Amino acid sequence: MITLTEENYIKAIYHLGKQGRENVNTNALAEAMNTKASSATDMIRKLAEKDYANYKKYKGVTLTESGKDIAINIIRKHRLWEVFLVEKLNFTWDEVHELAEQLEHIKSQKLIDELDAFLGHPTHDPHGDPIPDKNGEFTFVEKIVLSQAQEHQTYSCLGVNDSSTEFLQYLNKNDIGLGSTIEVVHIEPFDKSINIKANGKLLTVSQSVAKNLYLKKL
Amino acid sequence: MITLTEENYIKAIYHLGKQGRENVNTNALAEAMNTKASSATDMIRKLAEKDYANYKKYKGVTLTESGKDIAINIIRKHRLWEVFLVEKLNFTWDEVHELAEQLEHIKSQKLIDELDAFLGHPTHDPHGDPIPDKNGEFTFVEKIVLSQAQEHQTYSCLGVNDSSTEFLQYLNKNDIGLGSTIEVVHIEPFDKSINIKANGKLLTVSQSVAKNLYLKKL
DNA sequence: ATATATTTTTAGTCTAATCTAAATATTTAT
DNA sequence: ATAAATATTTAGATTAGACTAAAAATATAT
Repeated sequence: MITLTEENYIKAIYHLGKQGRENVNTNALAEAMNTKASSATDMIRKLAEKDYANYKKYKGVTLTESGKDIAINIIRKHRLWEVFLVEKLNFTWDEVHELAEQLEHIKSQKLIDELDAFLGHPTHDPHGDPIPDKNGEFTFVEKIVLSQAQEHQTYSCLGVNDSSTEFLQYLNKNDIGLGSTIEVVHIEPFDKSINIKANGKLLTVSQSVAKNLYLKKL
Repeated sequence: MITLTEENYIKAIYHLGKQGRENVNTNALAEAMNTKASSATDMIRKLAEKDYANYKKYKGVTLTESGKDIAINIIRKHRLWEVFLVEKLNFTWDEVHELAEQLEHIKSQKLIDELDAFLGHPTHDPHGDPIPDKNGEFTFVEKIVLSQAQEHQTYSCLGVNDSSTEFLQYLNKNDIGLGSTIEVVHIEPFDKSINIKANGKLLTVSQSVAKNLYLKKL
């Protein structure tokens, strides 16, 4: 049986080590976990013993295949819950993260399979991050920010970079949400402001907005 | 901050002591928690210290008002999650309990308020037990079993007593579910078998079925 | 009413996850 | 290449929640 704390360390190693492939330093891990280096060392030892991690003293830690599987499964759960909270329970994009940190530890294969189906097998969460499928495969989507978009091209909104309340409220006001269709009508060479048609409505957005909106080409 | 274990003990005291009003013995509590009497004593001490419980050595334990509030809130969450799992995620009535035991500990007021609204403010869970509202008030509904029903009266299905897979499958096969309308057409005096019209369809059910189906008068 | 049985509490350990402080490796700078 | 700085590990303690075994209180039975 894997404990909640072990799961959280595994997740942190995964994120810090770029999908768990690169070595993660004890100090970096301790900081991510809001704990001390000595505690991180203890946990790394334990994870290595349970064969979730590869560890050589003073050389940092990576995840084993089974460690990665666990991490990916937690990420899948986290992101599916985020979609649920935003799409079904009226949460805003910035409210969901810490709640999903709790929900991701609920243990039930059927729950997560059914939730996935209930949500229509989403491939991305409200921040535009990909949701691994049942087999741990990520859907790769070329993600760009609006400021890198091309004139006359049509895109779909994947998520946001800045998830401040103000920015999300700005998007709401302009009817831009997950999956919104955005057509780049014109890019003003002078100040790089962008004329877009969002869900049919014309709108001019500034660079600072454009830098924080993730899109995929349609 | 209240721990998960504390919450579970409080819930057990609430259930064992008839809404936490009656004294609960250390041994009974230990058995309910699958632990030993000495552990229960330790926890009772702790709960009393935190003012969730009233405790006199050798005299058992009751809940304080704040302890009861906590218990009722956990029960509310548990039962709302059960409704969600059955109504939205295709769980059967007997699959939901242990999963709801995990979900009931998720901490977010907004989550539970929104879930409640999403489900249409249900008053009863899939087992026919009442769901306390936001203020901790239970909807009292006179709950009878089908075997006590009156001829020519119409009822609504509240839940089941026996939640074995076989029984639930029997009900599914006959299109009886939560909220189904059941009219008692005729009670056979010879063997007490009951002729009912369930969701429009005529059906004869035996006493053993009738004893396990909870109804409320319409 | 007293002995016996049962229940509850106490005392002392154990494990997981944390901490501080000290010791040891490794890295960096000269 | 060595000293200083930084990173990591070790050693020993702490806390929550559990355990066993023994002691103490309460309940039961004759």
